[in-house]
Amino acid sequence: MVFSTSPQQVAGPALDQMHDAVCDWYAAHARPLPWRRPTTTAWHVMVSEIMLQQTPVDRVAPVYDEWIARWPTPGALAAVPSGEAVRAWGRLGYPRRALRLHAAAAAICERHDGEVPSDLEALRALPGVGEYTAAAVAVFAYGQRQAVLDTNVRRVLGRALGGDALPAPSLSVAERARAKAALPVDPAISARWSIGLMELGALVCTARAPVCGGCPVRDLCQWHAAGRPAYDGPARRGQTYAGTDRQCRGRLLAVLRDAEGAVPGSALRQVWDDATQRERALDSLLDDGLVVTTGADDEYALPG
DNA sequence: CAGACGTGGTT
DNA sequence: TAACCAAGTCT
Repeated sequence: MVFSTSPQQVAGPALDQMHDAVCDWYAAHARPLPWRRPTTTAWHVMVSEIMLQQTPVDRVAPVYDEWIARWPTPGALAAVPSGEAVRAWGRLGYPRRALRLHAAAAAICERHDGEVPSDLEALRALPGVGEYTAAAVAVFAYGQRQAVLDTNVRRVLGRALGGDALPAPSLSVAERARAKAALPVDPAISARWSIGLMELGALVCTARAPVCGGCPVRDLCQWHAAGRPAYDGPARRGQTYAGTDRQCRGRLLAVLRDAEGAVPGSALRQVWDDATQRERALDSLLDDGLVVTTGADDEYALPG
């Protein structure tokens, strides 16, 4: 064969034990999250996954409930102005996600007759849907056998299979291969394994203070066996926020979000002193389509 | 590939 | 308190 990249072999018997342990643990410990109800549709899964990108579960839950009640289908969301989506996004952060979700809803209506596609490639082609989210929808909504590599799963597999304290900054081809090789053969069990790994990473195998005492695969974990060595990879990028353009954009958009309709430029000038930075941030919001000018002099609004 | 992109809680 | 962390994507 041409590409004989042999992913580091994961021991068969131990792997089977790991599958059972994770699936059993999930059955006993899964949280009753809003997007895990029996009535959840593929669209609901997609909404939850976009909202959960870089955003904690506790903050997403209430907004998710509001969204699916208001826009239960892609068609319902596509029927309203994108500004409504941005407003309903509230303070979840990264508001471009609201815009992309709105655009994805429109694309689903146009290209897929209003049904969220189950095909990985079709999912990836939707705005705001990257490698992780496409796999998450394929697995959580459609029960497919795919590796779902979010930060939780990367950390759990990195520890259990690789003996590493934390995953590298970026996803490597070796990591993908390892995750794929570790997938249970049966699709239904594989889906259970994927969501179980994610839940395990969220509740037990956490970044800062992992609770190995409550871990179902502790005795099979390479990192634990090695004495939980500290992270030794490249420095993790820190993210400052105070005084940045991001904070400025957040302030400006909050004014628009909290207003009934359009607001005068003077209202925006009030929330940020540095005029140069404020203008730059406003321009970028206009470029992104998060804010529009109304046509009236010095007046702004969320996109109608 | 590095950097931009929100927001708030925890250590 | 500054830094880190939270179900990433896009350019």
